[in-house]
Amino acid sequence: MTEPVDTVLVVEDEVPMRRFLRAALASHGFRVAEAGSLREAERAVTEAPPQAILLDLGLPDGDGLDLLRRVREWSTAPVIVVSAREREDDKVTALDAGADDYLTKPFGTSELLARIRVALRHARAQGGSAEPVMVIGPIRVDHARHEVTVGGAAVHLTPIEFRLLALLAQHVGKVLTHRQLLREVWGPRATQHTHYLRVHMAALRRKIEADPARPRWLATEAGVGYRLRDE
Amino acid sequence: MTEPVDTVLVVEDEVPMRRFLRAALASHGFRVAEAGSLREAERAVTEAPPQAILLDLGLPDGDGLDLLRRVREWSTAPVIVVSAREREDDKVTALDAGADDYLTKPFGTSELLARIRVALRHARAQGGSAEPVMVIGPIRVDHARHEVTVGGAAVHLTPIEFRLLALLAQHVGKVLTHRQLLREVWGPRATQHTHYLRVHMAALRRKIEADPARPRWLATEAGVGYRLRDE
DNA sequence: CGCGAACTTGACGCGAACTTGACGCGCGGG
DNA sequence: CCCGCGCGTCAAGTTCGCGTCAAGTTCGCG
Repeated sequence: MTEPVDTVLVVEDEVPMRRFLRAALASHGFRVAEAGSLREAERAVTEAPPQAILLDLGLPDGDGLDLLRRVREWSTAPVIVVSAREREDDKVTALDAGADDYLTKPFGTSELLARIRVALRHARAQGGSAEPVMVIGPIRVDHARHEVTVGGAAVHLTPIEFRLLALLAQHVGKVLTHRQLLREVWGPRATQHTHYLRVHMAALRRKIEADPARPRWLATEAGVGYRLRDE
Repeated sequence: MTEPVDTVLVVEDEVPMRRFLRAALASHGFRVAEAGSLREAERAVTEAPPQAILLDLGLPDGDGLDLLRRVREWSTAPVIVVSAREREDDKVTALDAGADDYLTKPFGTSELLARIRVALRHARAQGGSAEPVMVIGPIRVDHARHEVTVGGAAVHLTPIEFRLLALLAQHVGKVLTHRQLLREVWGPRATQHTHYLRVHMAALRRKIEADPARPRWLATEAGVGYRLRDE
């Protein structure tokens, strides 16, 4: 049971800032991965998922929030946004998009480190580690490509179907309640429309089950929710 | 089965600030509990555990960090520190003491609310406070998977049976009265239908007892309630 | 402006789960 | 000794949740 070294991905285009962050993190025992653009960041995050992400919003090739949202589809790894923008709107947007914290430049090293510790504490308590590609039996969910295959054959899923499957895959074996699924996919105001689930789960079964009437993978727990069998 | 309203405990001694916070929170659908001192806060937190805590550090009767540490010993409820002190040391100390976020006054309403949403999101993702899996003799109750096994074999329980068993398992060895069981499973309006219990307990025994006529685990305390033996 | 994909909404049948009532048993007290 | 009470059992009867289908409705795109 040796303490694993956490790696932090730094997404930042300005070189001096990047060097500063690298030094601060490395000197406190973190492994540091770096990306100077969205493209690089996306590659880094899928190829070697880090334990935490420091994300600068002012990137040359696009909005950092896009990356954030993309990552949030399959990973719960903590993301701390580091930005020069200190308008409240920016903060709210980022936090609601899935960021775990928002730090405005300039900031102190020790505060940054403390907030990283908080983020890692949360991630550890929660446990679930996520891979960009998940395999359950014959079902393969590739988040980077946004693609699902069953037994090697590509399957087209609608946005809602994809999100449902992704959520279930993220918690293989566990039951997700109606409420949880509805909140994640349709938003907090739709937690009683359980009929949505019936319709879309049926559609999902038609696409990923050999015999949709006798589901082998997508199990329903009557009165509770749905579950993706692991086995 | 109604949508639960999250309650936020505001620990703050200055009245105007408290009123401001109360207004901001209440108008966004939160229930608000208030405390003006450490003493009050401690009482509030143990008597009616809130889903999140807003903690001001400058309290008249002691350091807010003491409260934080005390609470952290038994609860993981998110704590957001709200303080006028903006020295980095203060932030680091609070965060390392278990705070989930640190906001310096003055701050905007919308940012505060966004950060509360983040905190609640974390708390929810982390799941209930209960142990995920309980073991009583050969009986295994796995909450996350919503699955019960007896001697290794999976047993299918109906929703009501599952909730009954889960309740009893949560208090192994202790007697749960008819009233308690009925209230938890059927709601407060059904506390006199003790016949429900007889029927469903019988069904439960058929599924988890080797000899349902001579129950080894699910004991009945005549005139009082039921109990799950801890051997 | 029209088309198609995706989503919402409603109706319906089926089976599981729950409720309800009748009955028998053991036990303790009148 | 018999009666009442609480419990377990069983078998109806009824409700409820789920899956299915199909008819709207919305929305983006050509």
